[in-house]
Amino acid sequence: MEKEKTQEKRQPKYSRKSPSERREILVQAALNCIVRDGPHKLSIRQIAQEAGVSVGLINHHYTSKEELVADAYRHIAASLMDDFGQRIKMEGGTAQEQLLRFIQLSFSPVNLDPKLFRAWLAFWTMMQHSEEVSAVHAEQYDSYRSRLEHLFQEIIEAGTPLRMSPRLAALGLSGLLDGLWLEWSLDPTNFTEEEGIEICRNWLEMIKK
Amino acid sequence: MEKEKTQEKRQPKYSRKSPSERREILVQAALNCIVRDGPHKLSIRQIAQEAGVSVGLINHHYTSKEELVADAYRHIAASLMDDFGQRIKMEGGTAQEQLLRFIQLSFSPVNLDPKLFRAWLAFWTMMQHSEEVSAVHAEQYDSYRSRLEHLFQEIIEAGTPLRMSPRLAALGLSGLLDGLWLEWSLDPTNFTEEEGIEICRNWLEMIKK
DNA sequence: TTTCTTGTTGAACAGTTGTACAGCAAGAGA
DNA sequence: TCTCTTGCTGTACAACTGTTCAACAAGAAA
Repeated sequence: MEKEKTQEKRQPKYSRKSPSERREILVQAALNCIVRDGPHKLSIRQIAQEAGVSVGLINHHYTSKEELVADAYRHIAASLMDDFGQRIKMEGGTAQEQLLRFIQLSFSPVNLDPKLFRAWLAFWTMMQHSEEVSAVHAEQYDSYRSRLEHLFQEIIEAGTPLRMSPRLAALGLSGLLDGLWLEWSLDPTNFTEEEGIEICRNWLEMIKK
Repeated sequence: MEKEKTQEKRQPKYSRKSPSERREILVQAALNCIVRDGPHKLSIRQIAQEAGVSVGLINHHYTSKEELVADAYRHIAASLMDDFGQRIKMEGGTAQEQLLRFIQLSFSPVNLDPKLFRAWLAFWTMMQHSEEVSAVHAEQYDSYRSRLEHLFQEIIEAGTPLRMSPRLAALGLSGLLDGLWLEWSLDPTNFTEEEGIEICRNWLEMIKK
């Protein structure tokens, strides 16, 4: 009896974290859940279990489930873009080479992952009825596309005229990348990664005047 | 009292339909619900209310909600493709002209509709955990892409060589169309219909050798 | 008119959901 | 050691989910 009480005292049932630490843990747990089970199984209780905390904690740190998901969206989208950005800039090269590397990365297992698609499905669904999530999307997508646009601008400035404006070239490539990513995610047997890269590589070649 | 009873007799509470008629009504109601409220509000009770029937009826005609949704998916996807097909063939013309018309139709209000996107979001979500819905997708997407592929094949046979195989050309165009449709649906302020058409029209021009 | 088939009802069931909140307890500061 | 702040727990709640099924009744057939 005495012994048990002592053990309990020495092994706290839980450890207190600072709000930012706890939010980080909750965001990671939410991402794990979305990625594992998809949007329709995403519940406060699932997330709480994944994070190893009680149900109540989530509404202590976030006013609603949507707020947490929006935070998770921002987190994964930004870290993916950062990852892409770093890998591309690390190896340097011309704008043309960087775009090619961007395409190759888009068709690498990091990005071509059914789990990742499930996460985006959840975000798109929540965008339909959450201003918060919509704002995060607009913010992330803008940065994504302006990055592409800037690279096409560089190509033109380097002396290679294009058949269309950098804006349309970027819109086209992002559409192509997203569309092929979508179709591959819905059914990976549709085409291979190599075919995907081949199609996008052609876009890069063909838009040169 | 006597009068009331007579009225009740003459105005039945409901009318009995043949299974096929009722299924048609249920499918339409399900589509209305998906399109109006999106995937996360799609429930048996909502569909039943929309169809003006009781909750129990749905499980009388379908063994599960998923079966009904799969039926609804097949219905809307097939009718959209039929609509496209008819409009394209009606005006005839070369394969090149038909493809251009396909692109224009893709960026017309019929297809560029946030409501339609909500429906597809629901289907994609259900594909993640329903063999039934997945099968319908595979079936519909195959017919969609093979239609495009066939038109590119015609172009080649008409004497215009392409920079890539009909398969890759079709994959590319469908990726482009789907990707731009996706991005427009997520945020219609991204680009205009004209810009979308312009991008796809360029694909048609550029792939010629 | 009566019978009979079967499409239809609506309550009941056993779950699930997000959120609120009274109270517990971790662990820093005194 | 004790106090006190506040991160955290877990129950309670009201509303919802898909599915089942005994009972009802529409309307064709006899």
